[in-house]
Amino acid sequence: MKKITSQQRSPRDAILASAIDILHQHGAGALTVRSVAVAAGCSTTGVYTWFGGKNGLVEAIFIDGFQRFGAALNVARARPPAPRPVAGLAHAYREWAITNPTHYMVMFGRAVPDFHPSVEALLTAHGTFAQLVDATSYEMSQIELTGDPTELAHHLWAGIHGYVSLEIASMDMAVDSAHRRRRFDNGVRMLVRGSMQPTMSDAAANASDVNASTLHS
Amino acid sequence: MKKITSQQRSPRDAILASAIDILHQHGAGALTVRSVAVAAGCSTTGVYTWFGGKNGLVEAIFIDGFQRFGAALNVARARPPAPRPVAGLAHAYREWAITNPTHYMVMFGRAVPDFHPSVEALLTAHGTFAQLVDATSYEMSQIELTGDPTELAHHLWAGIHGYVSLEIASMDMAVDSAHRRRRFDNGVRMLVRGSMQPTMSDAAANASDVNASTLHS
DNA sequence: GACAGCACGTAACAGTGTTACACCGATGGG
DNA sequence: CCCATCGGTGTAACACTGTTACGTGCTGTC
Repeated sequence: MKKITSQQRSPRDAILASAIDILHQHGAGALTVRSVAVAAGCSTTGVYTWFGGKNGLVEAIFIDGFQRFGAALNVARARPPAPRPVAGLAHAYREWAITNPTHYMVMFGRAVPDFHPSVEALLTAHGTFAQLVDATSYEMSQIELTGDPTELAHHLWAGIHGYVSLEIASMDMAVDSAHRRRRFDNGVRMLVRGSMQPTMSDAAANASDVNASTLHS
Repeated sequence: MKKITSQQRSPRDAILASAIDILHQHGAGALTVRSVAVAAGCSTTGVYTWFGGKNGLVEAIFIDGFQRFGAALNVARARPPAPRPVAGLAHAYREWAITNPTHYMVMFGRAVPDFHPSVEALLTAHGTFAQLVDATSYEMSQIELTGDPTELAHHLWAGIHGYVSLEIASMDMAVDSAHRRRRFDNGVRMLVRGSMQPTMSDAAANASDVNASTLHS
């Protein structure tokens, strides 16, 4: 009576694996309690006993996504110990996102209506963001740049996420995939250049000393 | 028997206005054919006679959103004829997005599952993007910067969208709204600085001359 | 061996998008 | 003037969704 799918792990892991599989293959619209149940080889009640409902299941998908995402960024960061790790990290970021677009949109884009991540889930996301902060801090130290690494990492994160998000939503008017990659690489280069300039260290300074009144000049 | 709500316009406009109202007030999860019908004072069939179904209704919301969004950017662009209009345009961009977060997520974030904008809808979005291209092209001419304005505008758009998207999704770890605005203003400044440097005009050059092999150095 | 607790499945509930069908009012041809 | 046509409308039904009440069986404990 053992199920061959999801190789005899715990029922919770089997359900979660089936849910992620459905999300990747058929999108968030097909992520149904019943479809997950039949794919995992159990009844709909199983989703409620192990996750409390669809919301809990989506939250588990959210957390699992950030764990996989963080692991992918980690191997990209550890593989070549580059003195300027941000560009490589950005490349791995985009690679994971466009390989798992539906998962990425569940994590960042509210692809499942009426789902809001809990504090625990947001802490997992924060842990993944910490990797980008570390890489940014290291790259700042390499070029002797002072400032708040967290604020600067957020700037890089926002830029990278913007590129990836528009690309996933098909909102970029790119001609082909090669154009998209060239555009992204060039964008990361401009992003790093604008925020990491030793001669303009105030760029990465704490945001509290920014005079907002000079915006519209 | 006349309905007071949506002041006696055509049934199509009344339904669309009610749908946008529900979207703004209760989110994409509450955007239901039945709820829209009762708010517009008609039956569920009315949505099908005027929009062909929920997909057509969401597409109308999508197009209407880009029209409102483009109008908001247009007034911000025309109000003070600044020599450097990009920063002001970015401010208006964020202002509209955080004022209409659910509408913005329907337009950019796939907030309604199984909805994909048609070619006509994407053309409307492209028309809105053209405003940012115009402002970028003008600002480039002001500082005598050569290059492809479309590619550079896309870079600015991606960065701005990244900030706004993370903020709407509550994925930024900001302490308060003042912190968010200061961070955004500083981010736009870094964004413009990295991409618009007269001494480094290759930043805005056509992406075709970018050597991608130098990424991981 | 009896009991408690837990996971599980069946069946039902309300609510969703969608559609078949009947109605009704206006429009136009005879 | 009468009647057919046709488009907008509402009612009711379909399949499907998330959710839950309830009964069943299995496991561990005294």
